[in-house]
Amino acid sequence: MRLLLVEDDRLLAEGLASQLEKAGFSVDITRTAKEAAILGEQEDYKAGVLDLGLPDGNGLDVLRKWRSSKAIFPVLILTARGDWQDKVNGLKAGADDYLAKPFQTEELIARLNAIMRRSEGRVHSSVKAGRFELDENRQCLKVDDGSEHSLTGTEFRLLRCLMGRPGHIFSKEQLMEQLYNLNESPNENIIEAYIRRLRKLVGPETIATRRGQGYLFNDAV
Amino acid sequence: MRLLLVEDDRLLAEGLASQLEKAGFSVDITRTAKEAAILGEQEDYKAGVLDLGLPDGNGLDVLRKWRSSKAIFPVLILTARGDWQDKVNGLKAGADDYLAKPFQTEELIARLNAIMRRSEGRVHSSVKAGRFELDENRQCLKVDDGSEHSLTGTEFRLLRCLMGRPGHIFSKEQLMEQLYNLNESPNENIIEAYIRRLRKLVGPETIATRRGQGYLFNDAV
DNA sequence: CACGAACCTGAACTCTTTCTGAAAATACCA
DNA sequence: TGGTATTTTCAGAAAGAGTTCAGGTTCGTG
Repeated sequence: MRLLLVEDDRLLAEGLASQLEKAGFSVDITRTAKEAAILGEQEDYKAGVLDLGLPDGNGLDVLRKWRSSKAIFPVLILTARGDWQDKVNGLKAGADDYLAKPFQTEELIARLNAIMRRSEGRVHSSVKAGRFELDENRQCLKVDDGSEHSLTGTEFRLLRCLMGRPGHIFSKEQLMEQLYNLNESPNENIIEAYIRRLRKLVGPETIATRRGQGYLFNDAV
Repeated sequence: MRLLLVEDDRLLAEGLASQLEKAGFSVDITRTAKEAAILGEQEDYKAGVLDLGLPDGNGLDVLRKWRSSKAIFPVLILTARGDWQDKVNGLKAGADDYLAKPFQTEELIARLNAIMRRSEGRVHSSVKAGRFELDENRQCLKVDDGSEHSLTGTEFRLLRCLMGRPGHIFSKEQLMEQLYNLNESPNENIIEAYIRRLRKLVGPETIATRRGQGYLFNDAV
C-alpha cells in the first residue's frame, strides 16, 4: 500500500513515515512541490498526504497538477490550525479530506484508511474474499470456520493487495511496487518467499500462479 | 513486453533499444512514418516511443493513424527541447506522455512504465468469436458453457490473432510475425505445434486448415 | 495411381520461471 | 545488550513453457 507524503519539515515527515510504515503503508517522502508533482504522476500510490506550505510552491498547485493528470489517488491535506480558507480551497482543488495541525498520528491513519476505503468503494475496514476476511485494524486473517491468524507486516500488505481484487493477476513487479517504496528494493524472490508463507495459511489453491504473468487470489475455492 | 521505437537517428535508436532491452522490453525499431503506421496497426505492442521528426512524414500523423485504427497502446512522444506546440499537439493527437530531447534513458524508462501502468485496465477488452471469449486482462479463454481455461503466453497471442478476425486466413508466415519479433525466428513447425494445442481446447473444427494458405478461426461452429 | 509437399502428432529436449527449505541479515523489544 | 521475530537472500529442485524432431497422414497434382 504505497503512500506519498509531501512535507517539508523533515523531522515531522520522518516521524510520520515511521508510524505510517508500522500501520502497513510503504511511504515515499518528498519535500518539494516539483518532485511531488512528478512522483504523483509517475508512481502508483494508493493515497497522498499533502502539506500546503512547501518551499518551492503551493501544495494546492501540486494537487491540481495531479488531478489534471491521471493521478487519481485520494489526497488528505494538512493545514495550519483552523485555516478555513485553506480547507475550502483544498477541497475545491480535489482533496478528499483535511486535517489541521497539530494532530494525533492515530487520527491521520484513521482518516487515511477512510478516504482509501471510500475511493475503493468499500464501507467496512475489512477485506473479504472467498472463505477469508482480512481485518485492517487488528492486522489479522479470519477464516470462516472461526479461526484467526495474526500476520506480519509484509504478509499483511501482500495479502491485502491480492485479496483486494480477487481474480486479478498481479505481476511480481506490481507487487514489489505496492510492498516497497523507492528506496528499498530487495530481490524479487522475496515475493515468491512470501507467497509461499501465505499459501501455508490460506491453502495452496487459494493463491494461484500464472506462470510468466503473476499471482492471483482465487476466491472460488 | 513488445515496444515500437520510431526514430530516424539510427545511432540514437540503437543505443536506446539496447538499454530498453536491458530494462525488459523487446524492441522493434523503424525509421519511417510509413512503416511505423503499418507496424503499429499490425503488431501487438505494449507501448510506443515516437519521434516527431521523420524523414518521410510527420510523427503526429502516424499517431493519428494508430488511434483511428485499433492501435490503442500508450505512446510517448519525443520532442525537440521545449517545443511547446509539439507537446500540445501530441497530447491532442492521443499521446500519453512526452519527453523533451535530450533526456536520460532512466527517465524514458520510468515514464514508459508509468504510461503502461495507467493504460492497463483502460479498456477491459475481450475478443469474442463464436462460442468463445478471450479475456485480455486475465489471459484466459471462456467458453459459453461457463468454463474457463487459462492460456500460456504464446497460446494466448496466437489465439487472439486468429479470433481477432474470424474467417480470415492467416498464413504461417503472418502468424510467425505476430508471435515473434524480428530477432527470434524459430522453426515454422512451432505454429503447427501450437495450433494443435489450441485445437485441444477449442475443438478441432474451430480452427480450420487451408492447405497451402494458412489457418482460420471458424466462428460458425 | 503415385509422388511430393504440406500438415499432423506425440514425445523428447532445453531453457526459464517458480518452489522450497534453510541460513543469514536485520529490526525490534525488553 | 541479548534474545526474538521478521525480513531477505541463496542455491538446488521441480515444474512449466517453448521448441525441435521424427515419423505418420492427408491432400493435390501430374
